[in-house]
Amino acid sequence: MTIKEVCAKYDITADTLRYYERVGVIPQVTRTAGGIRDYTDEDIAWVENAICFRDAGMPVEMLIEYVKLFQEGDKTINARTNLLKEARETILEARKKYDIALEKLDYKIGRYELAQKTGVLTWFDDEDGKDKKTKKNKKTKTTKKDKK
Amino acid sequence: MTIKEVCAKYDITADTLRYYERVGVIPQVTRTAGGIRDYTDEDIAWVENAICFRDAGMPVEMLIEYVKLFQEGDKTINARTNLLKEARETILEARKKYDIALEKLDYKIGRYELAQKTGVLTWFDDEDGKDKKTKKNKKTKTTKKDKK
DNA sequence: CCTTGACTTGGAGTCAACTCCAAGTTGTAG
DNA sequence: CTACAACTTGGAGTTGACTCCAAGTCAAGG
Repeated sequence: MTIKEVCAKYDITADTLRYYERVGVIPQVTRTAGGIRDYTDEDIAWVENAICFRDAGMPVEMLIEYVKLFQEGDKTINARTNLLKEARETILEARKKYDIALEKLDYKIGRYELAQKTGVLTWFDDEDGKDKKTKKNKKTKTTKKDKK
Repeated sequence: MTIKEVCAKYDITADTLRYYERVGVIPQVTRTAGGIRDYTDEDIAWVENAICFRDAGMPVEMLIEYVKLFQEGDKTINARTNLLKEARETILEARKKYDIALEKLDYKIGRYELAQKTGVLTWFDDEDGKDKKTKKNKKTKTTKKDKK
């Protein structure tokens, strides 16, 4: 498979693929007699993994470390296991952050959709759901009470 | 609240806080008569939000856009709603990538833990779970059969 | 009032991860 | 055999998000 085909398959630039190979995020790719990259299924599996873990925020540095260990053979199985478990924790933590942001976001979007109907944005004043001002409405409660 | 206290509260550097303010990721922070930052609850709420969304991978650029719209008042409620919904999609997509990586990772870790016992790493050869070589063991299956 | 340490600003520097470029091959169509 | 597009390498440049620095201001203790 040519570099161009791999680019198309994973929607990634040739420069990035060459960069990954150069710095060791993936091992050296198989070449034709003329020296042109000709990705085997195995090469492609490495590319796919690299993209997958980069997409999950793993630093290039860690992928390089993994490839390095892999190339040192079976004696690095423990080291690689540790690396993978560490990666797992990192990703789990990051994902938790995403969940928190999503929760905040969903709350906000709810408020905004309401605001689109009323034309005015309001927030609950309990510390944690709270966001911004539009504080002029803070006293609305008191006003209401006065009303009675 | 002083900048130092906000730093401690959110485990972030003063430089980052000042940077966020400078580029508009958060609005201008309240100052003392002498010009020193004195974060109100409201300022802190902005900081908290900024950190939360940055942690979820939202680009600084988008947070700036949101603050800008916010400061333009209620006439930008629609624009802000769209921005938030777009952010939501972005985060959901990113999180999906994290889930995919986690799945791959868990499979790999399982293999590695097995390998730690046997001393040798093996992979299933069905295309999608497949990862690397250590292909020499490909024939192990056959060997086992021979054994019986 | 003076020192000392935390704060201020504007601007320059750093780092990760690409991304682009120049100068030189390779390989295919005519 | 000749074009010419697509590939190669090594190295320089860019981008986003900080991070550091210099020179000056503020505030609390002695």
